[in-house]
Amino acid sequence: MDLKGDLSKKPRHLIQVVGRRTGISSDVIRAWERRYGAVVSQRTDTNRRLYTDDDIEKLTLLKRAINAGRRIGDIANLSYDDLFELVMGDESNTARSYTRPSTGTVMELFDEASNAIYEMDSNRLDITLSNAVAILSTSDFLLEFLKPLHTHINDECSRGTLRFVQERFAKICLRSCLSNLSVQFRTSKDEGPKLIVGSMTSEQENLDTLMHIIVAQNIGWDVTYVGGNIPHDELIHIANKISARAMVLAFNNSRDISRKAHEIKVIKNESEQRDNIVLIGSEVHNFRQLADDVKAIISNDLSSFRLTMERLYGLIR
Amino acid sequence: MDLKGDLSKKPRHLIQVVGRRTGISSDVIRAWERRYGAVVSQRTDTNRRLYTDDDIEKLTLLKRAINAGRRIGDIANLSYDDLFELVMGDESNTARSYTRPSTGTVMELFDEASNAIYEMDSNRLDITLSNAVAILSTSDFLLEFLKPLHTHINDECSRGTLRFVQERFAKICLRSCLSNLSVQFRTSKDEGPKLIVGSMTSEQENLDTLMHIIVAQNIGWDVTYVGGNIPHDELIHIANKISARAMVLAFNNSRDISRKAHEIKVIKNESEQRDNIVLIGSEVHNFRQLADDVKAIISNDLSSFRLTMERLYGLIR
DNA sequence: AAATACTGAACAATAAATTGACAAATTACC
DNA sequence: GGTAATTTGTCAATTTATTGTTCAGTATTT
Repeated sequence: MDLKGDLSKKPRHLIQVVGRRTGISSDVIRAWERRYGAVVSQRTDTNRRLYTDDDIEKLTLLKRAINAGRRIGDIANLSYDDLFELVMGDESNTARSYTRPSTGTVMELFDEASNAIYEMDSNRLDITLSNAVAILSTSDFLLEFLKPLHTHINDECSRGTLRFVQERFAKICLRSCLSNLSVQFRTSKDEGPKLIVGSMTSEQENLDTLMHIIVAQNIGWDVTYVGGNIPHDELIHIANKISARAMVLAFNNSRDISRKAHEIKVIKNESEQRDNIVLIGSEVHNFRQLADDVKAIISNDLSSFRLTMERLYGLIR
Repeated sequence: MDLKGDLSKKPRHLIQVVGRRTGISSDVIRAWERRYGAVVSQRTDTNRRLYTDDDIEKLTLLKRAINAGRRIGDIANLSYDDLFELVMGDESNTARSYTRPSTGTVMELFDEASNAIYEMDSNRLDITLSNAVAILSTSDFLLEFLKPLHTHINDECSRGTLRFVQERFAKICLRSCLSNLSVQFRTSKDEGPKLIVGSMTSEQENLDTLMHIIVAQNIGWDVTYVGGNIPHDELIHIANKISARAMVLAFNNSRDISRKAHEIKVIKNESEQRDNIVLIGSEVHNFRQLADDVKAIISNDLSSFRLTMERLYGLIR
């Protein structure tokens, strides 16, 4: 099948469509063309700009480069391949934590989302979430937007400002957004080492776990998610069946600590790929000692999880 | 299965019908024909336009493309397949090329999905699901594909052919596919009457409920989904808060029938929009008597649910 | 007879292109 | 360290294209 056939070379996208797909406003696209010749599109007989798929991809790369701290004037006239290398380099270099001047917009998005949740307006919440995804890089979206929003929801709920039904509603919308993101990442990746994500009996599904999945996918892992409440022998079975290179277990419930500890040991012993077990979740501190014993890795938050998974990825490759 | 029978090739719809079915006014349909030759229909002996089912599908695609930011003049004379590819790309917000999988019957897709579940290959399962969405109409996808697949999973699981973890894995993928669909529908709709979907205490979330949501959205309802395990007073609160025109309650658990029956009555009495409560789910037969008493509507399956919701939609509009 | 459909023309609203200007932020320079 | 220059996103004004809608006059259906 020739996916890069005639169609992708054909100029057929209006500037409005390009704006929507890339998250760059049409004014900016035109300004970049005028000032730096970043992407010079074809025109129709009546002078309308028409962009190809390749144009869109270049614009997307430009945006990612800018998110990583580059300046448009410096990179606009690079070739696609050079740009690609640049972006890959920038994004893998996590040490550079660029402080975006537009922190104001993140706050506005946050307020908008928070209001939408209070009003239980699923439309508005969905749109706000997808705007946030478009504007921010994936890891910023998770670390600076979604994670804070999640804790905000939990706080408001325990304080009584949000009702139970509002909390549930919000979490379902967020879950849907996250699984959406996850599918998008999945299809763009070719092949990566397999990773199982799940949690044991008496552990429910959790939004934080989904965020960890996105992070792992972003690095290049091929994630298989099995949800919560999975008996440990089932986890062993799937790990062996798909020859997973690592397993992530989430703990957000403080019940049955000793049973879970025992089961982790069993998993460690009976899995064929026995080197890589990563423990995450709010209750993960209960397993410090155990982690040392069985050489499992503990991750307290998303950033350390990213580092851990990058390291493992490097070791395996 | 031959979903494209002879009937679909026969010109038999008056322009008025086409307008209603597609949501495009007849004036516009004529203008598109005159100016761009978008859909040129047959005529009767007396010069009346007669449209085929395929014509309607093309018009629907055109409308979706316009919703995504296209201009009619640029897309009117594209072939159905090119148009399809375009719309899929637009609606998924990526520059990736889509090709309509013309080969592959429903049965083959079903087998493919079933294998992917057995192998726990999330990639393959996702791709198969999105292919099925692509070649089938929404309601065919649900009725002829997803619903059977769901029961197939349950059967295999209770027979022991599928392990617990495989069932969970499969259901999480299906859930993700459904919520994905749901978001797509949401953003394309402008404004519709509000509908609450949820279920009461001791009722878990369920894939069937998600399918019902898609059906309702497809008709034009603006759905707010709040998940399972919601106390009845919370349901009342949200219904009043967003001025819902109807509420759908799902019952898939046979516990606490009498408590639930009582709570349904309370909801009926205390909600401001008290006319429209629809009960769905596998355990809904327990509420026959009650439904008569409080004038709630019972729907046993997706098709009858579609009819019910279409009728309500008509009444409200 | 009333409702619906057809044709062609005209109108109004929307969106895009062009150009120029402005303000906030960053960088260069003394 | 302070000032000037540069960068860059945004916006406004104007012109041109596009496109949904409406209207008038006529024909068909019920």
